[in-house]
Amino acid sequence: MSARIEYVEKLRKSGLRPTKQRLKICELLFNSNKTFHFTVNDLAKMAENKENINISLATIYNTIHAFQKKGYLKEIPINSNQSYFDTNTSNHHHFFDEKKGELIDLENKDINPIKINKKIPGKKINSIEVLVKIETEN
Amino acid sequence: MSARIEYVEKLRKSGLRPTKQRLKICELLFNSNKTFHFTVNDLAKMAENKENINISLATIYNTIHAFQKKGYLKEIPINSNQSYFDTNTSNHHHFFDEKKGELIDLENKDINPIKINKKIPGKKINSIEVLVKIETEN
DNA sequence: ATCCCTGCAAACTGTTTGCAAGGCC
DNA sequence: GGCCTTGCAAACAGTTTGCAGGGAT
Repeated sequence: MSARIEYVEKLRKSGLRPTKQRLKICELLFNSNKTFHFTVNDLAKMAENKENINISLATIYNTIHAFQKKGYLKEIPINSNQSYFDTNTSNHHHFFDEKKGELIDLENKDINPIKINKKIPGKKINSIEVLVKIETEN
Repeated sequence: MSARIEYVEKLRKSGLRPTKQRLKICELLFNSNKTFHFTVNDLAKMAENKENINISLATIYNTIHAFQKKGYLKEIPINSNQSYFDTNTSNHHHFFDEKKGELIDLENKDINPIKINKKIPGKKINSIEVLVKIETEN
């Protein structure tokens, strides 16, 4: 539960002007101590439902990408038709239920360390992403 | 290097009529003993370059999806703006160079077995996909 | 006052769909 | 001939972009 003033700080520090829309998005994303996953569409709907202001899609994309660049959000690598984002920016993986489009965190402690025994000449590893696809048991 | 007649067989067995277009696509995909990765666009261009016939995009999508359903192709889970497919249908993972859109196989033998120590109640695991993002070393 | 930001709509990209004409069995 | 397949174009969804007006500093 951060106060509005913290968000103003956060934005300022990042070179982003604290506009109504951005503060609103901060509240929606960071006002809980629980992290969560969302699509741009989800976020747009969340914004609509909260009385106050309407935020255009363009602004949402703009803001999300700015936050991502600043490291406040991580995009989750799923090949779905839409992009998923995660307010949990720590190093972790995911379960994904394709049928329901539902994501669940897979903490690092719940998976054994991954060792890649192959080096691609001239390339360095940026990240290792594990996606565990699941479905409802019969 | 399979002969045309093998493809006819393969298609027939799968309940797919061996049309000119599908045979062409078979040749493009399976005529080498090396497996490879491609996007639908790649495949369309490959088809164009080979004199003979033109294959419409709709037909390519149609055929690719049919082949995927039959297990002749696997879609590679990357969150790119386009879908990648793999003629290597065995169990393996991938390196991905985002900047170049380039995929490289990561054989099972080159990665230690992955153990997930978390069970999601009521869900079963369908697949575990590892994507290793790489970039050119400076 | 300056420059950044927003909102709208139009543009774009990859993919899917509807339907008439054509090809395989 | 019957039915599946193709090809075209239009439809679609998510995302991006251009630009004029509005807002933060």
